[in-house]
Amino acid sequence: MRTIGYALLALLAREPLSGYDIARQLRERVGNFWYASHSHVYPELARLEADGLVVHELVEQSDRPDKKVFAITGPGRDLLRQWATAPAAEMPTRDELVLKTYAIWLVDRSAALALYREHERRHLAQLERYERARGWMEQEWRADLRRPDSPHFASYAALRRGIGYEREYAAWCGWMVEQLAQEGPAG
Amino acid sequence: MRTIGYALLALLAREPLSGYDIARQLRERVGNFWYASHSHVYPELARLEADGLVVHELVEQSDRPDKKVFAITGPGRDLLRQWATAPAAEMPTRDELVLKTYAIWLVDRSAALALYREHERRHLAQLERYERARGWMEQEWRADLRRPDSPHFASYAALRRGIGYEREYAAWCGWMVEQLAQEGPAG
DNA sequence: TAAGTCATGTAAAAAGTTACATGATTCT
DNA sequence: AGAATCATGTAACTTTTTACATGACTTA
Repeated sequence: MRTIGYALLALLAREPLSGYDIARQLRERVGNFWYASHSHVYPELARLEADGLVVHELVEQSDRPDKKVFAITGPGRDLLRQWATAPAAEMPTRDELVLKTYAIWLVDRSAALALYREHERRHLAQLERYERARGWMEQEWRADLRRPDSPHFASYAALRRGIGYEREYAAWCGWMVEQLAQEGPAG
Repeated sequence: MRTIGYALLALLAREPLSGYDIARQLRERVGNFWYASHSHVYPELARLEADGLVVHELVEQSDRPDKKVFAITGPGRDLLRQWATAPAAEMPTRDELVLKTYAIWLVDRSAALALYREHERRHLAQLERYERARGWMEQEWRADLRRPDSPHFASYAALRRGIGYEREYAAWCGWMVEQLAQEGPAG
């Protein structure tokens, strides 16, 4: 099984969904750190069903196209549990901005400054979105956030990773700006 | 041009290298945030040479196989400068551990605890390696680290991103451990 | 003598992204 | 009237990773 399969199972463990709904959630990043396009979803759902990890039910609709609603099975849930507790393989990150940084000594300061200011802005904007979501969760899900057996806790935990990631990234960009803005020997 | 091409240019802008040397550096992560295997390097070098961005010189060796030493050209350097200051495309991160986190409410606490303790350990270990490198750089390259036109500054800056990344990741794992270790309602 | 490094490539397989394909309904 | 959403798929293309291929020399 590839990771995409577990991503679908993780979604379906919360509630039954159509392929379209799954694709939409995956497009908008599940837990802020996973995504896939719909062309990946439909074939994978078929595979999962062939393996008995999910089942579908045809739901007829009058105002919209009919849809297949998928639900996770007992074996699917078991497999998901097993996968979720196995340490993840190290996945070496690729970050283009850091690669650019490796060559930043070649360019003039003003151009470099603009680059890091732009990226700092991006990460601060994303951080703000996350912080808003966090505020909402802390109000709405108050009690659940102390319960590791609640899906709300899981969503909150993933969000906290996103917040930490963006905050640290923005801080690093800020440090770069500081370094580049300083009066220094040539450059 | 794909990013791999710029990665090669970024390396060659510092010093001439053979394909083998480039592959070795790329295997061990350039600036900690980029990598590639040697099967990617040789064809890309050929493409870069065809575009006039690099040139090679055959260096005959008696004790070892002969090698082609590549050097960046003027146009190569210009293109690299241009790329280095253009904002990077947003590259959505994929992180398997965060995806697992999204499903963590399904598993029992002890298994979850073990998972985050293991990942915390990994990131702390990487952080320690980075911190050692940092200490070394701050001693050896002292003066250069204030000069944005120095390649040493660029390496140091990339390393600082690595340090921030690992520190934040480890802290998040630590937070997860705290949450899961707490006496709470069921689980 | 077996494993590891230096050295350069090609080819096959897997994974991921983008485009193609269709069609009804609802919102602007 | 045109764009967007709901809905499900397939096909082509690009990218990335593994494996194949060869061969000399050095270290354990």
